[in-house]
Amino acid sequence: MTWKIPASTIDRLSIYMRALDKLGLDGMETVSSLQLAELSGVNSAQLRKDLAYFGQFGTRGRGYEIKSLLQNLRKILGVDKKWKTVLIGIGNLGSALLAYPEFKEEGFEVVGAFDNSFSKVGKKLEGIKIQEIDKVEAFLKIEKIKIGIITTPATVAQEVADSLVKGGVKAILNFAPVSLNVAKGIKVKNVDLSKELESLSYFLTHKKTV
Amino acid sequence: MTWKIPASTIDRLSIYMRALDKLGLDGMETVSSLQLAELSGVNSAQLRKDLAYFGQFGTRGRGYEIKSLLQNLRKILGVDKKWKTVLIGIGNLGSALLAYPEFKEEGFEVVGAFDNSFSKVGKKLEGIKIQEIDKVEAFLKIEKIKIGIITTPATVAQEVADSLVKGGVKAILNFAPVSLNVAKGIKVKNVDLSKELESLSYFLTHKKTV
DNA sequence: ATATCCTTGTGAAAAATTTCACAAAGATGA
DNA sequence: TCATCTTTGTGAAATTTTTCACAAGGATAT
Repeated sequence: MTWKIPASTIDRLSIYMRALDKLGLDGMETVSSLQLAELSGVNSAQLRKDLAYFGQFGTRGRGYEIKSLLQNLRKILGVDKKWKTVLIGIGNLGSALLAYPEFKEEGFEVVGAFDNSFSKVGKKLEGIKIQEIDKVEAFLKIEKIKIGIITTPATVAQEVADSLVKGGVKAILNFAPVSLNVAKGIKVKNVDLSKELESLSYFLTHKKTV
Repeated sequence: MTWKIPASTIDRLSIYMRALDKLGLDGMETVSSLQLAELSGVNSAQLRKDLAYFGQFGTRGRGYEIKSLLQNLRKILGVDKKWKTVLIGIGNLGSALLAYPEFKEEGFEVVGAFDNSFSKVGKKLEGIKIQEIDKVEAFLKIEKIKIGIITTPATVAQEVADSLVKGGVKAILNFAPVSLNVAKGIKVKNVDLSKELESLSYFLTHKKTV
């Protein structure tokens, strides 16, 4: 279990969790790799291979026990514990993420909110007081926070990232449409909403009109 | 130019555009594949190969003319023209996307907003009146809209997707954490915000403590 | 002109990822 | 207990994607 695991595998583990959640709610107890793969939109061999990176979770002739596989996946992804996060940039998107229930459900809690606008600092949102951005570094150190979420304009995203890293953050979820430069050992995940629409636009533009 | 182009290439084209935008603002006129790749966080051979799928855009010994490469990329991605979209599910995230300036800047305009809550229907947001969800199909047909954005809870996302497809939508940006089932020829892009945090959690959990 | 320098565009090699296909493990029923 | 059926886990093959490495094109300076 010491070799390199593809990022795409990790991405798919989350997708399997969503499908398992649903199956659990439907009252099912076990599921085969074929069913689960179908629900997740992947090849069943791939599903089995993805799981095989981490151990053996199934029973031949029967499939996977849904509850236990879910627990295992949660543990693998590290979402069996709580993560405290901070959110920088309380615009429309930032405010929406503060209120995004799925984060809390998955164990991610935003405990600090920061913005550089006078009109916002001091106000409360979702029970969290918005603080000045130059307070973030100290806050991160005191709270020992490892995850930061950036929802600022692109122009300031790099300096915000620098502050987060100085404060001890090891992983950044970046919604600003820039690629951030960070020290080795810091993980950045970019979510570029326009990019997603652009790829749809590409698809629509180049699709042969059947 | 009729072979299959990797989805990852398309994704990177958007990233190159962001970098080129910035370089343009900085007043630069040309850029080498090495510089642009560095800014975009990719290998320069990969950048050249990505572009090579679509033609020859550079000048040997000099590099790429920024403005013209940008225009070319916009054309390739189909964002040289305007796209009308609808947005279904006007919760926190949906409202934020309605107000997301980058969409409009990139040529994507939300022209219809839909929700199934009595308290929201009829209200105006960002100059757009929120309509009942059962009006969406007719609206799509009249306006000839090809792109739909789903920001509903997961439980209703599939039936919303079905309505969109019935209304003639060919591409869906789905923020609900479910994998949607759609007819062949319809493109779905999933954005699962929790998934992104989960992959960061995985990274933090399995990183060897240096 | 000519020589030198820079940088693209691209075959070929390498690496990574996905899919195939089946032996092995266990379930189920007679 | 034995035969049959189901489904996992996994080597091997196939495919896809990335990276290397360099010939060729064009700029620039003398």
